[in-house]
Amino acid sequence: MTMSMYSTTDKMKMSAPSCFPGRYSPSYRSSEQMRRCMPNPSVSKSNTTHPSISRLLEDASLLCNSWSARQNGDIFAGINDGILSRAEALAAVDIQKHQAQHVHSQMPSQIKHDVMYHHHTMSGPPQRPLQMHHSMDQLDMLDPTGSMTTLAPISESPLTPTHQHLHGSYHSMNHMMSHHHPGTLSGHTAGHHGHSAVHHPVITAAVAAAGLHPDTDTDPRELEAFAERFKQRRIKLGVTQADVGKALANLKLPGVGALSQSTICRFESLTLSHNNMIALKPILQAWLEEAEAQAKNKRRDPDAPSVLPAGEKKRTSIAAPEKRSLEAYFAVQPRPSGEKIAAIAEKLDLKKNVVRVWFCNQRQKQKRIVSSVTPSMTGHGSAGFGY
DNA sequence: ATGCATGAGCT
DNA sequence: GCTCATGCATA
Repeated sequence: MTMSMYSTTDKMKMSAPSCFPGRYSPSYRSSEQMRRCMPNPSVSKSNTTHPSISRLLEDASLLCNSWSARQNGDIFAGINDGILSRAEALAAVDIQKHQAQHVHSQMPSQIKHDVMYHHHTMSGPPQRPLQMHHSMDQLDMLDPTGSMTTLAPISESPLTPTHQHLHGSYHSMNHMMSHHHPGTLSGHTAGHHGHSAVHHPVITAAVAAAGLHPDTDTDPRELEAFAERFKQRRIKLGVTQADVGKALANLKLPGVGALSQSTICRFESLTLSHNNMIALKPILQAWLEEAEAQAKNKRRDPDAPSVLPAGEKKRTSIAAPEKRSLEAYFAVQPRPSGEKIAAIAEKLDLKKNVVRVWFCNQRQKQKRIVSSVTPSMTGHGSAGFGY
């Protein structure tokens, strides 16, 4: 039963071409999907990483978004080569660690492959400078929203003890590859600046030309900060995560449909993949701005799809005069027929359903009152009916 | 907030 | 078979 209920919904959503502005397709999917669906050609990239070390990188969970070395071969070849060699060295190290950890870290089956960011992550001191390979891989990531961003991650790579700990478990899973631990992202720490692709003059120029803000949009630290801000402002607006998810559909952004509460929650808690975070950020940012704008000018186009929850889950309030009339009717006939209800509704200028519900509630109320007075009557059919 | 599941596109 | 984004259901 339950299954059929949601399976339907699921299927509908799932079957819809997730790449396009389908009503069901929320947004972008994996980086691969993103690439494929990417409406913005300028953002395309490939995930071609040197096959040889690709694997290592994955295992090392060092992958991040990256630009294809091949694709940008001419320009970035040198960079990538350097990164690659470093990556290999790191990967080797990581793999050793992983192997050791694997033994006991073999989680049940699936390890939260979703988890990617951790607050602590960004706070610690950079410990693994080499993680830059991430930056390499980041090459393949694009911003689905077209706001591409990234060339490379920039973060300093602080692996807090806690983080490392987590890292261990992540490493044991293959999912990690796509995860960009903020902390593990490129390590362009004080001493690594030169290695960050983002800082490469050519890249920087390209990014600037594209009007992108890789640093801002891709930096894990920025994402983390945004997620936090987002949450606070959302709460301030009195909007729930579920509300946001639904409201996204009203945003009418091409290719952006509704999202679930789960996803919004994960975004706020940074438990989405780096690519996913980057893909969602602009969308949520757009919602936030629109929502705050609408909240400001209380009533703006009543017709314009509100991005704010129809907060008016309004419970109808019946004015005193009408209420008196209803009570009068109720005294005579607690269970009026549909016709009668319609007549009453018309007379009082209320919606029929409102009147119907009022009578229902009234009977229930009466029942409570009666039972509280005469406990013996409780639970009997007579309750709520004529008396 | 999160475990478990689904389904798409890759490899 | 795998990764990844996402959702449902539930703790």
